Amino acid sequence: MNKDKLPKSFYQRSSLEVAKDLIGKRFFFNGISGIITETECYSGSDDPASHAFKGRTLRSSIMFGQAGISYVYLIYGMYHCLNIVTDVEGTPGAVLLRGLKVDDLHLDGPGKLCRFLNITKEHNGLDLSLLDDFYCSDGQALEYKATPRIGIKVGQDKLWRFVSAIYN
DNA sequence: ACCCCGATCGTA
DNA sequence: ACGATCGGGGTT
Repeated sequence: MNKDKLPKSFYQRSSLEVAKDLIGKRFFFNGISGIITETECYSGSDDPASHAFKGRTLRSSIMFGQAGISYVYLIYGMYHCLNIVTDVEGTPGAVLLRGLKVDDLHLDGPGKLCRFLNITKEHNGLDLSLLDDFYCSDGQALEYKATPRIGIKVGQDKLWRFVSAIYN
């Protein structure tokens, strides 16, 4: 049990704030941990790149739900992406974990991150504010820069990708 | 029942 | 810069 585990209230804010604040935090999964070095935020009807842009669908409804819940989906038929749901219930939002520094290894990319940690769709819908082997904890405040998000064709005007300065 | 394409990655 | 890859979300 870790007393530094980030509480539900941490995630219960706008995805923009949470995405920035997660840089430098420590992420734990299945006995492995690392420093979060890169995130992206996704919101709702104001964000055409978001899965929640068109409203609730079977897949996106999780983004409208409780903060602190994992949202894992498959992309390009072969890679998984891990997000953490943000904002209050009814307001869609999520933060994509794109980079993690595990010891000397830098996992740069959401697919690589999930592949290394063996995170799959089985880990969708889990509560990071409750579990003891799937959560974030306090870390160090890190400098970061904001850039457009990667791999999207819309919403490129928004600088919603956050990359730590020293690890990238 | 099926079509289409993607919040990627690795190699060139 | 670009092609491989294919599961499954969204719609019929």
